[in-house]
Amino acid sequence: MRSGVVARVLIDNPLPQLDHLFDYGVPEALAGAIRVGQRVKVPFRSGGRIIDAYVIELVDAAEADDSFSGTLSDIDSLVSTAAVLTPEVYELARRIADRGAGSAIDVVRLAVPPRAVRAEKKWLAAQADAEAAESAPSRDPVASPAVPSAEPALPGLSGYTDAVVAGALDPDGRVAMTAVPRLVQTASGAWVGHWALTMAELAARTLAGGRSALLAVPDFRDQEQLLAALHALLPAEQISRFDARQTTTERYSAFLACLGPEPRVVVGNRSVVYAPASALGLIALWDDGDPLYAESLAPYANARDVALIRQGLSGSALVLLGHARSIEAQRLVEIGWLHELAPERFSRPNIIATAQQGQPDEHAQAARIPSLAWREAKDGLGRGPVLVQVASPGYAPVVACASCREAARCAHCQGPLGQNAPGAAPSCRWCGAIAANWTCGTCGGHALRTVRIGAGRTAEELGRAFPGALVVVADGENPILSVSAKPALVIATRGAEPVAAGGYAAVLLLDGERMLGRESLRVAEDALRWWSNAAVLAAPGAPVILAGVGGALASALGTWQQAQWAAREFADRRALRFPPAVRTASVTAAPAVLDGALAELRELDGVDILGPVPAPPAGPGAAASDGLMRAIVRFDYAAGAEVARRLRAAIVAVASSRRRPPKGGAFRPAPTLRVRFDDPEIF
DNA sequence: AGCACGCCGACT
DNA sequence: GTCGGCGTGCTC
Repeated sequence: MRSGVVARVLIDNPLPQLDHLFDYGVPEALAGAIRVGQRVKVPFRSGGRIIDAYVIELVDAAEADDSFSGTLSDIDSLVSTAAVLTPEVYELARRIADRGAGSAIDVVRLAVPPRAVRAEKKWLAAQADAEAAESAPSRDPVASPAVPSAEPALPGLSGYTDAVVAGALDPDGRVAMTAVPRLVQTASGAWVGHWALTMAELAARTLAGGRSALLAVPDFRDQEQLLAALHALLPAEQISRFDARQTTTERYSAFLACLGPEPRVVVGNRSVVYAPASALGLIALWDDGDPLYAESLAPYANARDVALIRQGLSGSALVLLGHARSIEAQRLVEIGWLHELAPERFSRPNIIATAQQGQPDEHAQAARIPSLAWREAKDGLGRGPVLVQVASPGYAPVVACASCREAARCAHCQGPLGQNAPGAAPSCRWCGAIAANWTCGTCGGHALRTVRIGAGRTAEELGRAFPGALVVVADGENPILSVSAKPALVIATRGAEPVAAGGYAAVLLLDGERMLGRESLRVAEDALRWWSNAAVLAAPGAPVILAGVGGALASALGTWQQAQWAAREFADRRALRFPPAVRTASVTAAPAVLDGALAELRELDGVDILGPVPAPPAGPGAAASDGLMRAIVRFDYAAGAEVARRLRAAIVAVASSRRRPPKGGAFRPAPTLRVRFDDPEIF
């Protein structure tokens, strides 16, 4: 029995068997300084080894005795006085880890950026100054002028009826919100999607109520639009941003700013849903169906799911805003978790699907660029910029043998060959090797033909057809955020479309069939999202030509009824027991290990197992994973917690009984049981 | 991970 | 007797 305080800490170590709290004594010297959320150093396993940890709880020593009966070690030292892991964020990390059979520390690493010591010292000094100012005798300690005394009148939202907004959104509200499909100009003159104005107004409304807002966007393009809209409404010091291009210091400074007591607006990519913010009042995601919201690091949580869990923890409002409703959001609407919120009234884009025009000219329908599209591009160029959306970046990303039509393959690694520029020798997409003097492995031919046309080749083709027109290519490698109102042909890969001042004079959506040819459950919803987002960039009334695609998907776009389409798609998925009607976990391991793990799941209600089959290779160019098998576990949402708990137990068992590699063996064996929940590309 | 503990075969 | 091989288990 000891006296004093015991600290429960989370060890900064990814081993699954260490993913629980460890107790340490607090030495006298630290007793006054230690706080929940601080980073500390603790001795771990005899011999003076010291590792990092976070203080999660401080409890009276007398109460702590029941959990651990051995002799407690003392905390070694305090890394800094900044309490960087707030209780709310730790609780969120714990739940996300449990839901995905992962470690809390892996989530904490996403939530708390790497430390930058100078930035931290500066922030701590500023905090100390602010505190000193607060307690200075010149100020009346009772009055707090920053907090409004009366219930504030919350500002409305442009484009939405006040009564509907108030009913759906006020504290604890959860909504699937349809964005207004047009562009607006901010006070500073920048053109942004109306969605960005809506997000900014939601944030301003939240701040007016004295609470913080987290605003998530898929990529930096959207972030620029949102920041432009925010800066027109709010002072810069109330806005924090997180993005992938920041330096360690910038990111850590932005993070520390969120820890302060003042409510603020935090804008960022998928990891912003973990940002600490005092008195969280709103979490909003723009275009929640975008695959960039899926985290690529274990436990692979999607930002939408994190937002849902955090909403429950913090009692904030939750908004999923988009033009095309994600199937996941549709499910949440149908189970009553989200309310629908649509704009008051709006004019939808003027969409013309060429496959639905009943053109007698069959040749025109088969062409990649139908005659109507040529005409509208020509007319549009007389008025302003014309957007051409294509599926693939590069010049000719896939080439084939001209004589036997077999796809051209790399002589070294069998990867697919493509052409980067007109007349260039083809090169391998996987290993980069240049295939000079290429010979077809099937027929011995030497000539190549283009199979897939990229943005570069499209630009060349259109540039020839419209001599003198300015041609701009926007893709992942040439990011262009905006173009002027001057006539130009803007060729963009899906998702990379620049915003045109005042909107495009015409929008051509090419390659729809190619987009739909990809083998994935998600192709249709992705295409509808890409088309919808591009269509909104058109000027009011300007034609949006959808080339070569008809059917339900084209009419969903044409009638701007994406939610109805999502409802039908969700009904189909439910009938087939496909996600998101159910959840999935892919489990990969050596056969014996896999069988053991699956045996624990078979008896559960609402669970079925597909496979096992030989595990697919880990990535392009990777050798076939030797001997590993993969199974897909499908389960009802209600069974999720138990499935995750049992898979987690299997992971811990495998990790702690792992055999060492034979002596002298330099190679390290891959993790022997890999689990991934809700992989978006699994079907 | 990384280290101690411990249970078996071969050695001074 | 006891040295050290590595399989097993634990880390507050």
